Amino acid sequence: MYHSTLNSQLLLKPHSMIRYSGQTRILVAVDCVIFGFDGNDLKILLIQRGFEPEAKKWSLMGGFIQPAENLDQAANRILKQLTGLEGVYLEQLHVFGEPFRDPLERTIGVAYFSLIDIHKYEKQLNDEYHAEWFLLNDFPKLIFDHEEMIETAKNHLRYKAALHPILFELLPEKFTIPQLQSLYEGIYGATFDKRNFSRKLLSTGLLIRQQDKHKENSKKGAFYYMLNENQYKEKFQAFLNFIPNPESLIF
Amino acid sequence: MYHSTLNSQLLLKPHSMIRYSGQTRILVAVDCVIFGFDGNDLKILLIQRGFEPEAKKWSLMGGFIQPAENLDQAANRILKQLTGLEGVYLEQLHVFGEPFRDPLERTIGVAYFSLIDIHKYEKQLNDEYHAEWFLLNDFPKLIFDHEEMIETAKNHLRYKAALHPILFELLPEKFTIPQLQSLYEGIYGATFDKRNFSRKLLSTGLLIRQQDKHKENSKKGAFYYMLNENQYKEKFQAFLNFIPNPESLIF
DNA sequence: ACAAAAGTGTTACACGTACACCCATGG
DNA sequence: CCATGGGTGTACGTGTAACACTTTTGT
Repeated sequence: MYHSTLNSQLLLKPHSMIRYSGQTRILVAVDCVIFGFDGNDLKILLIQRGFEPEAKKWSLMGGFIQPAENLDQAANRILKQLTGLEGVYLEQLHVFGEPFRDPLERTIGVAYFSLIDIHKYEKQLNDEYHAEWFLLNDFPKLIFDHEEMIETAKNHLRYKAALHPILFELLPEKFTIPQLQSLYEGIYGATFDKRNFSRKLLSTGLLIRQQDKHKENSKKGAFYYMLNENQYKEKFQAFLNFIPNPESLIF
Repeated sequence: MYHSTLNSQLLLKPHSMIRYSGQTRILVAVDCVIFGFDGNDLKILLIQRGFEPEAKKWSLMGGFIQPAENLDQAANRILKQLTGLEGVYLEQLHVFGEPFRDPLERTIGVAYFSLIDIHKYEKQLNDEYHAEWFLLNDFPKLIFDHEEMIETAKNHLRYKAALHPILFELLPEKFTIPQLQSLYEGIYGATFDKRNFSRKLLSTGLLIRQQDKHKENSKKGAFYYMLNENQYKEKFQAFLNFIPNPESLIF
């Protein structure tokens, strides 16, 4: 129902079937940029097409939206098909609409942004899927504009993680402060003072120290922490400063 | 070129016309949420359809994307058709994709977010357009999910203006600090201390004081300022705190 | 002369940052 | 007993917030 100067007119069809006439209808795809963290490095999940054409080319996990679903539902469906995971952090990122981004046929690409706990991800054994984690700084050439989508997602991650406690979505339920710090350091390509880092994090009231320790990385062992879920929900949208000198960050 | 489990297959047509088969193609519309500031209140620009059906119903400015244009181009074209303005601040906001958001036919709605200097806007006299500024807090019922788009845009404006110097896009080339402050106060529904406010703004180095004064609002008159364009471009993406107590803001 | 808005300075406090040493333990 | 990573405290500087009076000038 748009304006006639915008080339939209209504066409009355038989059996009261009304549609917009004179407009082009195009495909709408959802593509998911899925981040994971293995304790040392940030990674993204890519799939390899197992059949012709474009076989062996890597791409983001994507699919076309179905008639009865909305965009979030499509993204969740696609994520579940690839990873088997449900209820993970998923957020609409940006829409890509260059006319020839898909050379076969015009397709609008709605990019989604997802953070998952890499340890929860169990590779779905499926002849059709060839999904693999790649280092965020070293992944193969991708189809279409998927590399641009990843670039946008990377910037979004850096932007949002500076203000909001989203990085916990990448960590297991129990994690240590050194793990958390190395995640932040990886994302910003910087090193932070550990005394200031842990004081800042603990002052948010988001973390609850556990009794037990993680002892893989040191002899002394590092205390596990878990999220305080109430605080987490409450402060998820608030502005918090998680990194030093945020003013100097340019995105 | 998506995965076969996602119901995508390639169909080879005659004369080497390849398309994805088994997928539904849908309309893609762009809808612009256009903000303006008249010196006292935040406003949005709405149009009234001038013809049946849905005549007299108010809506955001929107239109379908054309075969040869990308999304940004479509939004700019639509904005120009309505306001005659070019080169204004325009940013993709969010995509709305509920299956029945347009009851006539499935349509994806890409919402754009625009800030314009209300004084530059000259109503295009056009029998087909009925565009009008409405108070952001008091506008008529809109078609489809356009009210939700405005709500999203309002939140985005509050979010972004707290960190980045975007509100200058709403002001004329020459403006005063009291005008700027009343704009911030309107957006956050709060009152700020004028001494702290002007010190904070001036410390960014974004403002250049002019010789002349604006004398409509007071006998003493308020100095005009203009943007330091170099600083503006440089600091546009940086994190700056424009409002007191941002941590307490929940979006 | 007075009303009405513009402009400005100081102080207290909170927060951010820089910095160095001890702890616990497995080998 | 020592090497390794984990954990903590303090002093200083910067930035933020609270606060009140003077200036200008049209009427």
